[in-house]
Amino acid sequence: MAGVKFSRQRQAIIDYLCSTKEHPTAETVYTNVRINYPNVSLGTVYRNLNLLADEGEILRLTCGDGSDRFDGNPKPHYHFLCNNCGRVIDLDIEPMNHIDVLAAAGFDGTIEGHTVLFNGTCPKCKTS
Amino acid sequence: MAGVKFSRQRQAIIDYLCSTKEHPTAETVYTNVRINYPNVSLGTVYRNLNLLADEGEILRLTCGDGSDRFDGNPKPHYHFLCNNCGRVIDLDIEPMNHIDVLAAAGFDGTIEGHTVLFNGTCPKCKTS
DNA sequence: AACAATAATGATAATTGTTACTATTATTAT
DNA sequence: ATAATAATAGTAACAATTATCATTATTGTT
Repeated sequence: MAGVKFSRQRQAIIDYLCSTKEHPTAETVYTNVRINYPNVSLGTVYRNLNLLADEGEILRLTCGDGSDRFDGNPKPHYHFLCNNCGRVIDLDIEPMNHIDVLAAAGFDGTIEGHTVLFNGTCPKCKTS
Repeated sequence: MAGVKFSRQRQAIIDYLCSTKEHPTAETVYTNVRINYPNVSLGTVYRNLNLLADEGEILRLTCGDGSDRFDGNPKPHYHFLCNNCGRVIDLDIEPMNHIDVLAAAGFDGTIEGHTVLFNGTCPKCKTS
């Protein structure tokens, strides 16, 4: 990583993101990093989340519910958004490369990839 | 539509959305409606876009590129976002209902639907 | 270990996209 | 025409995010 120096704050952000499956927003990352670094700034959180997402170390999820969410697992995978509680959950399914082929049919551009967001009712909301 | 009255401004917004394939942002809708209604307000545009999207008369697209976009065609269909120019293009492919079945495997919640956004290089950016 | 180069920070201001408020105007049913 | 009420324009407020900048931390070099 040319021109990038280590920082305790960035490491704390990575550590927190890797410790949770909750797909937190920048605000939630901030709240949690502040437990160990009480005077970290929200700007630092945003700056590092952007840096890490640009580097491909984390994933940014735009679910259309106000703020972006982040995922410490950078490997492409699929997500589910609960229509009821807004929770975002990882889905354990294989990459659906074949849909890129479907999309490419009759399209003059080049398909490089896709993002999919499934929605419905999550397990917790189903049983309560 | 209970409790909803006609308005020239709302009709102009619908007319503009149905006249374009460009998936405009609220700001772009505003700019274009102002050609015929020079003192329409941006708040009116937002209010009506939200109303129409809630009623299912138009589609709201959240592509993660700053502002939401809108589509005068409310029938569910798929979109492509150009990594280079940011243009959003309709894809003419069939609904991929089968991916909901894939997603449901091993998931304890209920899958009700999905949104997919393909990305890559659009035809115009490819040839220039 | 001190030093120099420069990346990162905290604090805060600024920006952007969007929503809320309110007095006035437009639509619609009677 | 009238009355009821939805919609408007204009503006203020808001939330999420980015920019600015003086200070601090990291890192490679002597």
